[in-house]
Amino acid sequence: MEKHFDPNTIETKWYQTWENQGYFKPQKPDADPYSIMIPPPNVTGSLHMGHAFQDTIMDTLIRYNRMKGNDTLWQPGTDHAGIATQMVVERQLAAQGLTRHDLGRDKFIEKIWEWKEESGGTITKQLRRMGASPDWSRERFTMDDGLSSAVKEVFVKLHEEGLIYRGKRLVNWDPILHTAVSDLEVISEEEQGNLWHMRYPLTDGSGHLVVATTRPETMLGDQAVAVHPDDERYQHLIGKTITLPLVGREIPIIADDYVDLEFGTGCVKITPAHDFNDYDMGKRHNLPMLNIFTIDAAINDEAPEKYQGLDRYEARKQIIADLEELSLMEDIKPHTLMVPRGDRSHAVIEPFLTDQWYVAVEELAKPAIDAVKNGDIEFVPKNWENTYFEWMNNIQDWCISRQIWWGHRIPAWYDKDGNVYVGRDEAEVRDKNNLGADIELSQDNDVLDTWFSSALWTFSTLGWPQKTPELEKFHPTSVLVTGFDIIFFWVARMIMMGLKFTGEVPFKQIYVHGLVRDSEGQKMSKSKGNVLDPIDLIDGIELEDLVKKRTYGMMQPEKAAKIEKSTRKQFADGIPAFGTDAIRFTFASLASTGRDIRFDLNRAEGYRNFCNKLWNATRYVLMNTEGFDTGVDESLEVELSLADRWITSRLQEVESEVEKHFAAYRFDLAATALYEFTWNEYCDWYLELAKPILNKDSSDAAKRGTRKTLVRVLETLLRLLHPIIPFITEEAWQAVAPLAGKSGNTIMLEAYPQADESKIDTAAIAELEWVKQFIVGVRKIRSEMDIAPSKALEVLLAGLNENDQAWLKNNRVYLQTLAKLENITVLEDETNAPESAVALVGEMKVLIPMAGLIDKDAELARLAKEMTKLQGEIKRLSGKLNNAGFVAKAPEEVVANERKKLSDYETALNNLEGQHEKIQQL
RNA sequence: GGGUGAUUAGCUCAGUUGGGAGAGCAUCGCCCUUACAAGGCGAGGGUCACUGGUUCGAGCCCAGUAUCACCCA
Repeated sequence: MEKHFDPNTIETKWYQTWENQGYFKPQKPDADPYSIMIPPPNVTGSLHMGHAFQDTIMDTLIRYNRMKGNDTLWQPGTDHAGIATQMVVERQLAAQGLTRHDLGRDKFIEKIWEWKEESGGTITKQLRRMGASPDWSRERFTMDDGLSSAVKEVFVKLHEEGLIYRGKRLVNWDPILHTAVSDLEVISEEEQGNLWHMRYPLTDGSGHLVVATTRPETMLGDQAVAVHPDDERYQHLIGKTITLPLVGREIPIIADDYVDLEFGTGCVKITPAHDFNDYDMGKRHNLPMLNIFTIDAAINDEAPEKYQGLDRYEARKQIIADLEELSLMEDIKPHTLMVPRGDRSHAVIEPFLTDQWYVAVEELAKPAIDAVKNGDIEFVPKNWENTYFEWMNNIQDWCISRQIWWGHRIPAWYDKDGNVYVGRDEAEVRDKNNLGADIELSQDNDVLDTWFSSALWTFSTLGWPQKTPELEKFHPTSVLVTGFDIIFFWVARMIMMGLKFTGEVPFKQIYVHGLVRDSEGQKMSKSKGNVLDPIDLIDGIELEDLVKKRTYGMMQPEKAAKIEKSTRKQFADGIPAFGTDAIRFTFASLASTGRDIRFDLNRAEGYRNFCNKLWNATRYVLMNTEGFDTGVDESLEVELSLADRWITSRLQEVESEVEKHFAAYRFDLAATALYEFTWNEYCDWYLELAKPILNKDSSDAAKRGTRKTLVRVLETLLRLLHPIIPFITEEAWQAVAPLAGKSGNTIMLEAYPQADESKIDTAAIAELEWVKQFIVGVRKIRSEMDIAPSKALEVLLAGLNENDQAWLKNNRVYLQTLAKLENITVLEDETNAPESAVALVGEMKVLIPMAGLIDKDAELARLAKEMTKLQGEIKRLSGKLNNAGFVAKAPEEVVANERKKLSDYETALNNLEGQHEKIQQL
């Protein structure tokens, strides 16, 4: 292995090998299946931090299960992302001064396909850089032929059952995109506006009433004024009419208990065609639905001529001015209101009356609710189930038609009389309905909501409606890994469609992860200028390039200066290259359940250092084992040292810990357990303990034992780490595996380590604990007393029990090397010991003679500090034990444990007090 | 207005049958000891948001309050 750890070279090398060798494909036809469907990213999109996080989790699960011997499929693919993709291409046309209408439907769609070919590979390339291991040979796109026929099949069947219908309803209309959007695609945000109080004169001339509205322009479509039936102020007006100002229409005053007595004046103007609540009220009272807007949200010719053609906000100004002129504007009060905007266009959404296609979801929702209730599908963490139920219980019919061009065109045809025929294609429609060639048919111009095709993703990618072997084997999938933001868009709809069309749940578990935020907890967004590109973290980026990237092509260019400034401040030296493994480890260790994660570069740096540590530890092991006998020949005698037995024991414990954490989707805890074992135990202690055995004249069997353990524990550790950090572990494993008697081609397909309880040697763990205490005790004195690390020390021991004597005999070499000791002498009689600093190992005293090394006052201070600590503990424990309630009610085990601790502390304090006194007398 | 989650060391976060407050980073001291200075060895640092309750015992359970975030209306 290279002396220097350079992630880039090993990453590209290994990824190509893996993919070329076909390692990502399902390998074990006879084994149990494990499958995950990737949430398909936008085909023309690029990888953001959320993807990188999610993909790390999925790839870790996939690699883990593949190594565990399952027949493992990670299904990749991309989504056509109707509106989003169409918008990108429309923007490109706009730059040339063109609209999609200038091109026409076919030409425009052709342009989008061109754009898809051009930019479609970006995100899959980036996925590869992340080390993701999906079966690329099975890559799918939501507009592939196979998936498109699944879409038609589902549409036709639902229509046959009456679960898809066409209707004129009030929808969320995006006046910029000229399409309906679903409730979920509308984001309501608080904005400052006004509450206009307008006078509506009574037709009989007996006065006026005052209505309050946030949208004065909609008055052109008013069909009534409503008051609360119990409102005493207006009882006498119910049943009368008013004459609508500026329009002259006579409209009734009605009573409806929807009206809020407290809001505004208690009188509400009713515009059934332009407000969802008014729409319902209009239906209750049989009011006419008068649409006053064009598809651009300008005033149409239903309104008085004066206002026709005005944009809604122009019309508002004019209407306010006109009312003021007529003295009909009573009051204008500032008011905070919720403004609905389209999540793509950011345009203010207009409730608008149009013909649309709907899915009747109530019947589909019931089994979908049951599947979660009865445990067929399990959310991780569980609390998301509440959110799911809340939404599913209040679910509204799903508007699935979109007035755009990019997507699955609705398989419905119309004849000249407006009759609708649904079928898989025109031929089928003609055939089924006996429509001769002379009858002209035209296909519906609308396309389906993108989420309609992604709702079928788990089974359409496996070949449904055909009964393919893949569908048979890999459906239902094992787990869905997703963010909470698309539980309703996608997850719920997949469950409904999956149950309906395959008769089984689409996945058994749903792992819901949090959002990736910046280190301040802010959402990452282009407009905030705090976006990090995962690829930049892997490869590094110069400050100037980062600034350019963050300020280029902004929607609000005025923010650029501020963003540049904060970027220069936060990343004065740019971003260093951390490598894929470090970024993956960072994501894994931040992936605790149930909360968003703040991405902190400092953590990434820490885990890059971890990779470096692993690299160097491997190099050290190789230096000491390559070309030596590592015990591959099992017939040769092997002697295992205390350290060998200890690290092997600890390895088993870590293995079962990691297994437990993976089963619970606690990637953070798994990562931490592996980090700590690798660094704090294997590197800091075991490698150091192995040195004296390899360097001093121990027996061949002992050296063989230690080399064998060195290599085998490392080889196992690499396999344990592989699902999280695939590249460095593969590179290291290639060199280490043969020395451990392994002959596979790739770590990817090796077995995941499993704990062997019989290898846990508790005696070795206890003995090594003693060794560590001894060494740490000496190191502390050395450090606190400012003794040079290079100075070898003389130590004296007193108060040894049998264990101490035996363990000292076994472990002199460890103690001398790791604590840098010149000599260890056991005192028969402590009374003639020279003045010394003392460390306690249980009841044994480790004495370091002070002469010429240690200052008397310093040692007294050190002892006093230790004593204070002990006194505090003793006070706390004896207080507890003197509490009759505690002794009587706490479990015996707990009480015994506390007694033991108290007595240990008392002995220790006693020893230190004696020592303190002795030194003081000098 | 309804719901969910959060509040633990300077920062980012762990801490599930309630029983001695932890990690990484940052800080301080010593050390270039031939795997690693992206390192080694040590050290300091917290009324676990607040108030009350349950309990022999609460970071953990219950009730309430505050602040923040998100979802829904």
